[in-house]
Formats: sequence, C-alpha cells, structure tokens
Amino acid sequence: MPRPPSYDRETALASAVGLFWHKGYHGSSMKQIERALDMRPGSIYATFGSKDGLFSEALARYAHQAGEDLASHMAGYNNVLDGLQAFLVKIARSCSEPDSSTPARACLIVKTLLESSNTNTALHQEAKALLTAIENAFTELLEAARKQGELAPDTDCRRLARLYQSQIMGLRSIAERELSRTELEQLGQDMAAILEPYRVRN
Amino acid sequence: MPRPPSYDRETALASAVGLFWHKGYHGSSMKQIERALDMRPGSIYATFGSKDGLFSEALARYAHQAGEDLASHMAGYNNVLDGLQAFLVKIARSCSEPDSSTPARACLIVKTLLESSNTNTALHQEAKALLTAIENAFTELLEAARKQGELAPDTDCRRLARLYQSQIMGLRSIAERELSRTELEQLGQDMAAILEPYRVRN
DNA sequence: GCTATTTTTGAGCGAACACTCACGTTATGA
DNA sequence: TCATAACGTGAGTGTTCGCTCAAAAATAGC
Repeated sequence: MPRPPSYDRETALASAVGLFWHKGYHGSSMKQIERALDMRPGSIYATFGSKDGLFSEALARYAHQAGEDLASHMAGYNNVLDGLQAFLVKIARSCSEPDSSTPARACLIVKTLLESSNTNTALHQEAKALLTAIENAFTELLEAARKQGELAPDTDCRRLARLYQSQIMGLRSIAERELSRTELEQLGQDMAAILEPYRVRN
Repeated sequence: MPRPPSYDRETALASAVGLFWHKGYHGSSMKQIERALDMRPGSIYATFGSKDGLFSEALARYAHQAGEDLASHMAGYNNVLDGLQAFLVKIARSCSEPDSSTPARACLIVKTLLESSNTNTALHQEAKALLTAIENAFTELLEAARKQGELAPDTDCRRLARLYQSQIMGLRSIAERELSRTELEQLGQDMAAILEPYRVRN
C-alpha cells in the first residue's frame, strides 16, 4: 500500500560523505546538503533525523569504506610489512592529486576529531571510537606479521600500530599544505622506512 | 587629548588564542569571544576589524609563541638531534595533561589548516604559510646539525624537516584521542627514535 | 570647569542557521 | 478505479550568526 521511497539511502549517504569530507562539519550548511543529496529538508530529516545524525552516519560509512580499502590493499601482499609500507606510499600518491572521489587530502575522521573537540561531545566520541577500531585493525595485522616471523616475538604490536596510525594522520594532514607530488612521495617513503628497523631479517 | 584605550591589545589577543585553540574557528562565536576578551563588539571590531581579522592575528601570535618555545628549548642542547628528540617527548608529555595554558592537545595551526580548507581560502593560506615557516626553522636547525657533523653531508635537510614536522602533527593530532600518559610518552619516544638512523655515529 | 577627541557601549541590524509541518503527490492493494 | 497510506515539498519557524552605529562616557590640554 505505501508509496516506496524515490531516493536511494546509500547514494545519499555517499554524497554526504563527499560534501562533509570536502568542507567539514561546520563548513557544510543544510542548503549545501540539500543540493548535494538532491533531497528537500523534510526528506532529509525524516531519513536521518538531524544534521548531526546524517554526519554521524556519513562518518561511519567513510570509516567502513576505509577499512575495506585497507583490507583489499593488504590482500595483494603476502608480507604484512611490505603491504603496510606500500600503503603509506599509495596514500602519499593519492593525496597529491585530489579528485571527485577524494574531495580532501586529510582524513575525514581526523578532521572531525579536531573540529569537534570541546564543541560536540557525541561527534568527538564517535571519531575517537572509529580511530580506535582502526588502531585495532592495524594491531591485528601486525600481530599476524609477528606470528609469521616478520616481527620480533617481543614486539609491542599495539604500540607499533599507534606509531603507524600517527604516520598516516601526519601524512594526510601535512598534505593539506599542498606540497608537490615529489615531496609527498618522498615523505611517504621516509615514513615507510620507519618500519624497517622493526623488521626481522632472515 | 584623546582618551586612551582601556584594554590591553596583547592581553586580548592572548585570550583569543586560548578560545580559538580550545574550540576552533567555527566553534567560537562572537558572543563567546566578547566574554573571553571582556570587550564589547564595537571595541573588538574597531581593534581587529572582523572575526577573521582577530583569528588571523591570534593564529600569527600562536605561531610566534611556538617559534619562541622551540628556540628556548633548543638553547638547552649542544646537540641538535638530541634537542629535537627531547622536543618530541616534551610535546607528548604536555599533550597528556591539557591545562588552562594548553587548551587543546592538537596544534591550532593544524586545526585551522584542516577546518579552513575549501571553505576559507585566506585562513587556509595563512595556516599553510605559517607551517612553511616552521618547516624552514626545522630545516635550518638540521642544516646546522649537518655542518656540525651530526648528520651525513648528503642529508636532505628539508626532506627530513618535513618528516619531523609530520611527526609533531601526527603526535598532537592523535593525542586528541585522549590516550593514556604512558601511551603518548611511548609514542613520543618511538618518534624520537625515527631520527636515530639519520645520526652519524663517531 | 570646559572643550575637543577618542573610546566604550549595547540595542538591534539583515542574513544565514538548523529545522518543522501542513499539504500536495504518488504508488499500491482491494 | 478508487481509497489508503506513505512520501516529497518548500514556505516558513525561531534562533543565532557576524556585525553596525548613534549615543554615552572618559581623558587630556587649556
């Protein structure tokens, strides 16, 4: 009996990610959101509850996508450390030429973490939780590497995961300075080299 | 003849730095600024022109202060690399317990860089320029280290300066996750260790 | 004390903000 | 074909935004 929705929830969320990533939370007004999602305010509020609700779902979607990107990247490597090193270089490369599928160089979660601290507790907590989940993913990867003999048996994998995560945060944040392609790639390589001393040679 | 101003420009700017650092650009409303500076809107606009003008001056003041802090820290070290390594650990320590003189863990310039990209060109350019100036300061320090024989003669000091700057950006940004004191100090030490392979042993 | 000059004040401006809701529209089951 | 129930619409809500300006207050020279 009911009339079916004419919009696609997933498509709308993808558009929201694009806008929020590009302009941030405060930088994206409802007028711009309406245009980006091609939805009128009533439909947006009926579907997502509020601007905060929409942002929250968009952020979660972004993080989920990031997790899938990491997994599919790592699938191409037998060696975990090789994969993690290549991941840094790949990020450096993608940061030097932002396009429509990459509306900003910096990470949306980090942008949100910094923008929402001391102003929006709920958002700040969500950003923190998502970053913790990513840290966990890195920790698991490194623990697998340790079991494979790539890392010393006494390696503190969580600690190394935090060092690795902070590299990505630093790389993608400094990329907002709009450095040259060469400079960014060099930085990505230098960051990759940080993992080298942790590697067990055979 | 004229009536002298009753407020102190420097004191007002210091208060502005505190508020902006704590809540960011969009997160600080004129009402809150009026309260923080103990000035009425007319006086604020007569003195600083606009919210953007005030923010711009506050940001410059913050960067100037940061430069002085770095210089006074390095003055305590004969060895440049030792000083830079200790600086990272010092930052990690100060990030774990934010107080009134440190209203946020993340760097105000980085917060501004991420918040203003694609929304406020002037602010974004200013943040970029200030970070470039800091990169220059690190580069000069490292070049002095190279001349002193602490670094290999063929060391690319600017490239190393960027790696170092991205460490600080990553450290202070990840600190917004509110990690424990121990975790942050370990991260500071791990980042300091990154410089070790660049050091020339004697 | 008086005048000239500057500063301080705060009520209030138009615009933009996030958000609502009564109503017109549309597809479906009967 | 029609009744029904959900959906889409956008003018309009109250609030807050950054900001202005005429008037009041305050100092220094005379």
